[in-house]
Amino acid sequence: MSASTKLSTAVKAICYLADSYPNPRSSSEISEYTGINASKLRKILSMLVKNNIVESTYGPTGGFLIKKKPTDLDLQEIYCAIEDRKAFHLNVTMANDEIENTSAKLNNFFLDLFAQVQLDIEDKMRRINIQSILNKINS
Amino acid sequence: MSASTKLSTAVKAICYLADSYPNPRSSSEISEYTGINASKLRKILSMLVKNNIVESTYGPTGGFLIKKKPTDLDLQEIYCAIEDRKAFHLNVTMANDEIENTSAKLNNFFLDLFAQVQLDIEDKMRRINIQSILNKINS
DNA sequence: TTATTTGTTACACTTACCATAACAATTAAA
DNA sequence: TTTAATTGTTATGGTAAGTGTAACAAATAA
Repeated sequence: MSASTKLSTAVKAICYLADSYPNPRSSSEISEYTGINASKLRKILSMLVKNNIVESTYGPTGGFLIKKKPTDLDLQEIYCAIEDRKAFHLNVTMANDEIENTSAKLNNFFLDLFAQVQLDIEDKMRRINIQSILNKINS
Repeated sequence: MSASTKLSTAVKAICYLADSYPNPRSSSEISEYTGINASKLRKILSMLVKNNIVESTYGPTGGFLIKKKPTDLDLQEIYCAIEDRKAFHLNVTMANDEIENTSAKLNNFFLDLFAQVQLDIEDKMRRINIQSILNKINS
């Protein structure tokens, strides 16, 4: 599952939980609403639980509940919670030891460039919070 | 092959061709220098040929020759030549027709966001030309 | 005790990726 | 004309990644 797909899946679930607050929603309810497989949703939601963005309760009447206020929750925080790797699939072919030095320097050049792009993306995501998304989709 | 890997591969080959100018280099020579498979190089170089960034000649003494001046060739032009799709793997789960309207709106939100990110990346690449890369790796 | 839910693992299937090989088309040189 | 070398394109086998789903233990309300 790509980082961007995971992010949009997480945000869809979170928006639904924000609208449902304070009623918890089960993974199958969220699945019905979003069209995303319940098992896949649980995988992503469990990461949000570990990062204190969502809380969960077991058993009947259980489910998931949003824990942070929509105004205090931005895309960058969600992205960090669900994604270990730092980049949006920006890879460079690594040189092995026998390659000319110039190729190694070019690899470093691209690693730096892609790292910078990554920082730009993170900065952009940090400026978007869930409340602003809710406002946009409810208008 | 990811877009970022293709781009770095293309730039490595182009930098080598720029240094070799006006002598053409065969795909096996470029392969030896860069450590990238010759067949893969030919695939990428043929796209650069079609976009008038590189020219090629068949037969013995043939090979690839850079066609544009390093100061007139930026990363964005190279990226467009080798990559059809517009995005850096930024995908959103598409809603099918039965999904609630809110989910569709969220999809559009993410498509817009990722398109904006794409524009930012392209803008950044447009500001980097081959000559500046050559300066950097030769210093 | 029972039923329901989360959280995690597993699995079969498909798709993508990767490195390389193979070969026709082309062309310089012998 | 023949030969050898090169590009451009297609094919291939093997590996990794993605996908959707199932299964099940742990937890918990009724």
